[in-house]
Amino acid sequence: MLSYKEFLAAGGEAKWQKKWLNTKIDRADDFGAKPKKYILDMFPYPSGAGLHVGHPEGYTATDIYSRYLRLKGFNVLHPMGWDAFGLPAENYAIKTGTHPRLTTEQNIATFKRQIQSLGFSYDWDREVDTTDPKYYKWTQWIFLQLFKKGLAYEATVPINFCPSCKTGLANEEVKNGKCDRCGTAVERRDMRQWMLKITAYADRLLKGVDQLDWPQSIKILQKNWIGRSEGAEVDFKIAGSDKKITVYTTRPDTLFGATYMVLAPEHQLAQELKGQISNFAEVEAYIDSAKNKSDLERTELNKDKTGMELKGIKAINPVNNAEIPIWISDYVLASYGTGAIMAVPAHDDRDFEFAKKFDLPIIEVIVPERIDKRNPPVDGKEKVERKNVQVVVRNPRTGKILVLHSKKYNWNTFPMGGMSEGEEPLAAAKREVLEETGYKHLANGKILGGQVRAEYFANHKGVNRVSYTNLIQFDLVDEEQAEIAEEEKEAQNEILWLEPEKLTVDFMVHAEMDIWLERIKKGDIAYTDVNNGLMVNSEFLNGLAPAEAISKMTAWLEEKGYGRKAVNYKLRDWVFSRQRYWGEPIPLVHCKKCGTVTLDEKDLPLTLPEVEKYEPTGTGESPLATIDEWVNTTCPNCGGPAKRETNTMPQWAGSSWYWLRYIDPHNDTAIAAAEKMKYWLPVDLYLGGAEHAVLHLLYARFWNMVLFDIGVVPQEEPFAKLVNQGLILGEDGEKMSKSRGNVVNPDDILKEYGADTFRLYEMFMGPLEDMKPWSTKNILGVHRFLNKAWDIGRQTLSKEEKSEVEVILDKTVKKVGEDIETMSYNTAISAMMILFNEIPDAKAVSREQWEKILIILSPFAPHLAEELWEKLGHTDSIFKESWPQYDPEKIIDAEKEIPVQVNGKIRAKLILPTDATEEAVKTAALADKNVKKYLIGEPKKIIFIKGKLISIVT
RNA sequence: GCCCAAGUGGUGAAAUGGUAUACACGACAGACUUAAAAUCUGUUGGUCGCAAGGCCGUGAGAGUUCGAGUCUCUCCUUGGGCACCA
Repeated sequence: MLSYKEFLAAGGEAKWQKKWLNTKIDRADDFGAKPKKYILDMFPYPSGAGLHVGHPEGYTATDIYSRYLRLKGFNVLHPMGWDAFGLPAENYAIKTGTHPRLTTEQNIATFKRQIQSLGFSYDWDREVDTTDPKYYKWTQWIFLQLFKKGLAYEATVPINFCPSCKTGLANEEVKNGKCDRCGTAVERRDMRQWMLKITAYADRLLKGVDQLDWPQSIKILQKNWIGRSEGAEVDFKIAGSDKKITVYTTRPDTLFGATYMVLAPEHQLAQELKGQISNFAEVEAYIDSAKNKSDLERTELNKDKTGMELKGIKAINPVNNAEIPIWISDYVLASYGTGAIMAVPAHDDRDFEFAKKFDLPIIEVIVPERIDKRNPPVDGKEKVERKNVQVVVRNPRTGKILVLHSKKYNWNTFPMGGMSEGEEPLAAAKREVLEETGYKHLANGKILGGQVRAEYFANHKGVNRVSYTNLIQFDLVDEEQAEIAEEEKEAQNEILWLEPEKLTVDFMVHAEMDIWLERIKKGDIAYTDVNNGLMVNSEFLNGLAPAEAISKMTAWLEEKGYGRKAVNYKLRDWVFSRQRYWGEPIPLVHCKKCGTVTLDEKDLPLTLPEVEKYEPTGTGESPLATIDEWVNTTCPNCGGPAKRETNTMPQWAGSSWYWLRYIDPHNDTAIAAAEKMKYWLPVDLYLGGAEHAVLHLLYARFWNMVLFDIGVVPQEEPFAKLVNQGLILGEDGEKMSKSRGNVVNPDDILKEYGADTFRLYEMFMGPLEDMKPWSTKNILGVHRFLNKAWDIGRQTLSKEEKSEVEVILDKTVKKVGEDIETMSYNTAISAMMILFNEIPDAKAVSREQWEKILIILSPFAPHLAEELWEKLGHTDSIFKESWPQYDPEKIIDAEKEIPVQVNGKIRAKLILPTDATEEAVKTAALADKNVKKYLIGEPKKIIFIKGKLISIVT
């Protein structure tokens, strides 16, 4: 028999691949009697670069799982296909004039050859290709259903436009203000678009997430993207007008602190009231400049807020009838909520920044609250309120901060004291510093944030104090000190100058210290915490916690007719049209008489016409618009002249339902037969990269829900379980990229080591979900392992049962099976390596044992296992076998090494029977000479865990 | 700024609260060989010790526990996502 190297060189793997393909051994059996499993890979975009080492990582993982499930007696659907519409083929067409269909065909051929050379057990009879008219007929059909349900609509909206790809983009395709595909900064443009009303499904998409067996991080990503928030709408009247401004807020509790309004530049009120706005020319100029700003300028370069007051008009705060100014600013988004806000600078960071810049009033309506843990208030004692200041004195020359250490009370404080009636906080602070420290010259006085309420028991007075404290900051001008005031001497204060990092919550006695630390670090900031504090300056809300105030205020607004409960989502409707050639044509016509009319379903597919130039026009029209004979058609409704819709669908369309087509890929009367979908759905395992967390996975769920609603699919959620494979990095630990030159081509590895080694290596690298670097050196380890397996397989096996192998073999069968179920392939492989390390040669295993070994190895290294299986004289495939059983009794070792801990440290390891009793282990442990050495006196407590350890505490 | 995940030998990485570093790579030493490759055997966290054995050790610090890589809190670092969403 050949050596492993010779087997590989002779194309032994290809031989089996061909055989598996020809015998259709991996065919999924519709309505099969065995229990079904649907194991799905995210299908690839067949790029010109060919397969990347990242692709086979996921494919190998699902392949092992699928092969295992078949051995376990399941009827497995495991298909593969091509997500082949998309920009690269089209951009290549623009450059070279090659038809994208041609490029796509070639790329698919390459991908298919590469994927098949890895020995994956796909049912190739079910291959799909999104660019095949027989496939996109049904993509177009789904679009028509969306249109008929009112979920597809046309709108001229400001969208993200990529000037390089010359097409509009969905929000999901914009990353940091740049095009996700090409990295060009996107522009905002008003364009006629087809939109899909995914927002109508926001709540269901959100609620459905909880039921899914998906990675927690992906679920959170989807939830955040949908971004549901609860709050209230509030109507503000405009003084001297019948117009009003409706705002959305999540913080109706802070309504008494609303000191101005802000409208988005696109808000129509400015236009409606332009007659009353005295500075309208200026306002209009501001609106124009905001319109021309790209998203990048609006967000990333937002260091400074801009805005313009609408002079001559005022809004009326419904809670207190206060007249407040109305501003316009691009920090308010037209596309969220109502496009207008009430600004509460004391309790919102953005409003605070804006108010500081334009010198608008700030009213605090919530005071943070702290209870002194070291000195908590005592029940039944009198409560005495007082106003305090605490003072941070910084020495700007050393950066140090002044702290008083009281020898009498043994605590550290800032200079502090009560404010007298009518005294300003800054003046009080200066006075306290002088009295307590003698420092005379302070400068740059600043109040850091609002008051903080603290409760504590004042021991020396026998009362509960409730203090309202402001933190004041000063710079020390010079060291000149006056005599310390007589009444302060009693505390025996020592003046310390300390590094700021020394001042911690534990070091200082103040209950407010955590808040002070944040303010010292960040300066004057808004208090935005909704979970702590008491309402003040808010009439009927005073004394409530913010959460209570929210419901009370909302009820009040509803009662008075000034507002109502409201819910908002960050999710926007899906911009569904692209101004490109290589996509599904949208099956609609525009008729002067009938408006927008759908094509008849019998006229689908609407195929892509041939075109001379693939270049987008860049004017909001796709290249299809230039083909008159295609564009000009007749209306299916009235028969009169009509024009075809020239936008195409985004790449996400074809991938939003492809898993349904695998179920019945050649059906030309439905996307798939209903009974077949009922049999196969849902997808039991879906595996792919995390980069699709909010794009494909959200769109796919949306389409599936719509198809569910119209009775086409049997389940609301398509993918029961989702697993993300981690990225494979280059050998240098960086992302693989052509420009870095660290890309590994699977073909090279296959040529040198074979498919089984490649599969095994990728699974042995580490946990499937982790990001991990490629290391060509490490391939040798798994290759040696397979070599060893091969060598044993070449030799003559033992004629008799070998009991010493039996125990470890059964352990391995158990471990490998369990690890496959959790997709912990790295440890499954390691378990098999351990097994082989116990087998010096073929004489150590019987035929029966060797067959077991080959079967558990077969999902990982199918070619090698199949070849060695055949060598045993079998004429049928190893993959028709069953997963081996193991005897749970047998895998328990008779003896175990039991560690002995004395006071938590291991002092001895005893070899004892696994089922030794506590008494026996104790006796043995106490007799050990090293244990004796560390036993001082009688053991106080002994913890015994059978078969695990004994721990002695003295 | 907010949300999520992760920090363990020279490297990829193991470890239901119970013997930290399994398995593999690399390195070192040896066997086979004229030699090299391949293969096989042994050693391989740091440190002290002739040895028995001791001490230290899972990003840092605290806590819970007889016992913490694992649980809790604070912090640091890296990666990913979101980012004026009121």
